[in-house]
Amino acid sequence: MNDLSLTRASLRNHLFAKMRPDDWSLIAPLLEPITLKERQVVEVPGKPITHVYFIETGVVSVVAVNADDHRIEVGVIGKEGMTGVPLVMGDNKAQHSAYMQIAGNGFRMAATPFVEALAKSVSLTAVMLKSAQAFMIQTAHTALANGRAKLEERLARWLLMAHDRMDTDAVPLTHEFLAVMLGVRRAGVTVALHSFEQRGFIAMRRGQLTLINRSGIEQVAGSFYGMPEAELKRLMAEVV
Amino acid sequence: MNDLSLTRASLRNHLFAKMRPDDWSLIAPLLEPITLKERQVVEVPGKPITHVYFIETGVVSVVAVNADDHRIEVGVIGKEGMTGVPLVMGDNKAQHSAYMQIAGNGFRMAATPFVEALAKSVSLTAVMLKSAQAFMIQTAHTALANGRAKLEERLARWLLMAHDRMDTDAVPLTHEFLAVMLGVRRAGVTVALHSFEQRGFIAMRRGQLTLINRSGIEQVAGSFYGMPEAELKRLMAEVV
DNA sequence: CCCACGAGGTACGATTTCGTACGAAAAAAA
DNA sequence: TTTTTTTCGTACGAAATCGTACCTCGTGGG
Repeated sequence: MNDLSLTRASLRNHLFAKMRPDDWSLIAPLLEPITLKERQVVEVPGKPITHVYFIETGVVSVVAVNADDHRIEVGVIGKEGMTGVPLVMGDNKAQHSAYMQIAGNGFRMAATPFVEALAKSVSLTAVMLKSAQAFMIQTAHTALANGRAKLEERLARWLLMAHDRMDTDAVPLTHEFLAVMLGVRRAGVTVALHSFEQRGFIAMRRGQLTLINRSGIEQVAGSFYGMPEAELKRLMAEVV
Repeated sequence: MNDLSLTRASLRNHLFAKMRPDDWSLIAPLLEPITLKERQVVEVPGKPITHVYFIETGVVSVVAVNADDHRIEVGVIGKEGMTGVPLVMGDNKAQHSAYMQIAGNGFRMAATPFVEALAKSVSLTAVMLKSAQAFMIQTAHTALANGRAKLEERLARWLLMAHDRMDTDAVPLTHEFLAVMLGVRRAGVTVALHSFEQRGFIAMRRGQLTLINRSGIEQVAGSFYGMPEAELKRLMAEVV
């Protein structure tokens, strides 16, 4: 990474943009550009976090797992954020499984220098804490949706959250993976997506679906979508 | 609050115990002892957080609400923690509704001096961050339970989490309130509790239920209970 | 070009939970 | 004590979702 001050403006990760120049120069030399393939694992539950990943493109799924192997997605991360929230909180253990749900690229940084950088800079820490807070809000609303929303609402919510983090309208995912994230049957996802398709909200192809009418999907998601997104915006605006 | 160094040992809040002496002396003079009545509101969603509450006894429900007034509990707080997590993250807006689900008492501290104290002490911040992390873990597992567990499992989980934070086995709550927290029908809670009673796990009276066989309830909750609790223990042990 | 396999479409009964409602019982208020 | 309110017990059909299974179809590899 040479001449980082020049490249920064061309980066897509929102956290980079929110860092003060001196914080950026603290971080930048340690960033390692990385291609993030589909299903690439970035955190293993119970294991130490080795790197934080600043996402430029693509979507990370953060999936909580329990002892009986019940699992469900508790949040997604894209260009607005980074993985490795526990490190910001002073913990180095990965609670959840985290992997690329939609391939992309980004930068990663080893955990140790990252924590050291946090220790050196309050302002950098402030940015990271806001980002972590935004993720917490997202998780809380996932809990709300999981408990109160119907399958269609949850599916719509997920599509919107993914879409927010993508540059294209095409979501390259099988029904099976959507089902895993939502913790529902694959067949249930298929039926719901069909309903979306018939209403003209999406188009489907094998292993891919394309958003055609986003506002239609927003209507389906209703109030289960939007709050965390607005809060993210607010939190990121607060940082100077 | 006079002679706080003497009283500290007699306090029940785990965070107090984990603070370094100098951090404690930073905090202690600003603590205001407070009785926390049933249903007493400590945070209003969307409003600024005015105080953080360190719980000594009793249980706080943290409830996420969306625009359509769908609501569900995303976490509980007792003697292991405090309310006002967003303040630790550099935000002063309450995301969720928070109120006493089970009456008790504790100490509160105004938000401004609390934030100032955090700014003054890295070690104090470290304790608070660990506590916040523990709460995040709890919320993530609530999301998991909401999405994958059955009513009985979730109810059992809730009872165990409440019990962990109480000194007695008697939970002074109506079925109605349990239903609100879990986001299910009151009638569903009644039926489930009956099943628990018939299996000898609890005894019921109007507005109150008593745990008789905790391990029975633990078996019902299965793997939906335990991980966040173990993590809390670990995180708090880490703090020196 | 064909085959094997993964993905999707669909079906069916079983389960879980819902929405609602109504009466009984207990506690609180009068 | 009597009345009122709250809480609980229970029931019913409806809706949502499940678990499972089986078949079809598209696509990439052989």
